[in-house]
Amino acid sequence: MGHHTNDGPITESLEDYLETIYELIRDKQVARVKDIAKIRGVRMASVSPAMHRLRDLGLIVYNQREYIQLTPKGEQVARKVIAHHEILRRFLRDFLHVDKKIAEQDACQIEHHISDQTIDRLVRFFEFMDTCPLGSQVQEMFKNCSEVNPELPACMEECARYDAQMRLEHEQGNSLLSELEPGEKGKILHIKALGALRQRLIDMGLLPQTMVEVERVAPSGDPIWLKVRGFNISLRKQEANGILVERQATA
Amino acid sequence: MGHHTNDGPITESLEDYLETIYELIRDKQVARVKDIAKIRGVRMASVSPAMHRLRDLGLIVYNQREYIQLTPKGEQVARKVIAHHEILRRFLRDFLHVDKKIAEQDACQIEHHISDQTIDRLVRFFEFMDTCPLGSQVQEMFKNCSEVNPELPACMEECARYDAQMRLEHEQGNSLLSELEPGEKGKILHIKALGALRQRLIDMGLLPQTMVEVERVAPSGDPIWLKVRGFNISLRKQEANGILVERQATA
DNA sequence: TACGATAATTAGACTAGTCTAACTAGGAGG
DNA sequence: CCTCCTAGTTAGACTAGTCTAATTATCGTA
Repeated sequence: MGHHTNDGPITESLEDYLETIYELIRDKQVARVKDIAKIRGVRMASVSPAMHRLRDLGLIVYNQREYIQLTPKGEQVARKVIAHHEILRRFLRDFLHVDKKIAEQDACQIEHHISDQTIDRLVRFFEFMDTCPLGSQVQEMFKNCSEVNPELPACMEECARYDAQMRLEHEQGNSLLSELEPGEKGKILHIKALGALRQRLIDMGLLPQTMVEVERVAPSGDPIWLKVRGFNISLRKQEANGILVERQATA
Repeated sequence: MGHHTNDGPITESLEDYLETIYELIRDKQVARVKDIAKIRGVRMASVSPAMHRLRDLGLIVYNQREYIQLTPKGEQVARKVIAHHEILRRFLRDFLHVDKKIAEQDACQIEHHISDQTIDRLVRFFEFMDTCPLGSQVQEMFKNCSEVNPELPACMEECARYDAQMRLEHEQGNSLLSELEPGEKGKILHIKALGALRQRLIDMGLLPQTMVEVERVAPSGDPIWLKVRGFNISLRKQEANGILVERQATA
């Protein structure tokens, strides 16, 4: 009873162990070192010392070679981690339409690094989407845009009321990055490119709302030198064609 | 030239160092060990070996005691990390309305653990919100619900067209968790509680869409025992009052 | 009862990342 | 020219988490 439970920090790894223990007890009544090792993809030799740490933190009841039990405190921590996991997975899978497996992986990583406030906002977001008719409408439209047909400019065909003509107007009033002259600035509105090209552009930091400035264009118009976020990068014309920008006044 | 650049994994910490170097070069032209240490909040003695690792990975050009330069490959990695950071921060801050500082911290953590696919979906999400008029409408309404007045049942007052009456109907057709009888099941629709109580309920895993079953209610109606996700938890009546549920048929 | 299989633990090595403390290189001023 | 200051490095310790290999405990059964 005087066994002062060390209040040190619970690491990411220990949180994962707790989560695994919780799920094992829930699904199979008991949690054993072997099963934990299997689920977490590590050796039993790694689990043993982790259990000692959890025991020292007062999160599990553990006598060597016996079944592992959660203390109330351990149960509480596990439940919290699982709640974070759950809401993240739901957001990624059901709202952003990330593939099931990837959503699971991402949720598993992110759950350890996300603040309570952000979790709360996600919950509010779901509550909003469930309550407000606009919410489900938007969700439906976004789904059609992003998921059903990710390899086509989907909105042209799928999104009913607004989207087709809106996107058209959007394009009409604006330019492709490849059309800007040296010295002109623009704000990125939309990455039209798809697949690997799209990925490349995103990884170069060419995100919607980002400001770009054309520094120089090769005579043939092919390599185009840009300034983005204070750094210079060069694009092939084909790449620049995949980006819709809004021209900015050159001061 | 035969200096085969080791293709080992780039750790989270190394990514952060690269990001810092990128930003220093962008903002101050040069990156020095001292400044990196200061920004990252570590000692210079920790930076030195990290620079050696980055150099061995072919990501920076570094001769001891001289300025640090990014190689093209290093620049590319840094740009990608920064792009992830940027889009996450924007999502957290501008869409979920997480406090600026917390959004920054979360983005900084999550950027290392998020898949390319999820990033792509976030970009699509922003593109959608910017293009579709419904998008900005929803954004506006959600903002009023979650941010402007987080301490009140905001939607009752702020959200114009739909929300007030919708939320009312929502409540009318359904029950509070405290109203369920032992043996009854319900699906959580909404956490009405606010502040610390709300946080507690979320941390217990009582999220929207979660199924709960009332196991037992104390005679006075005060502690209520629930089954959630296969585990038992108990709630004070006050806590159970903060949860709106939809009664489920008891099979 | 003893044996073999299975489960769990321990010992010892390794990596990554941090720290403190001691040392070194290089420049500016007296 | 020497000295001192600053920036940077190195040495050595520590933590957390993993591994392999060897050891120990337990249980069921012949």
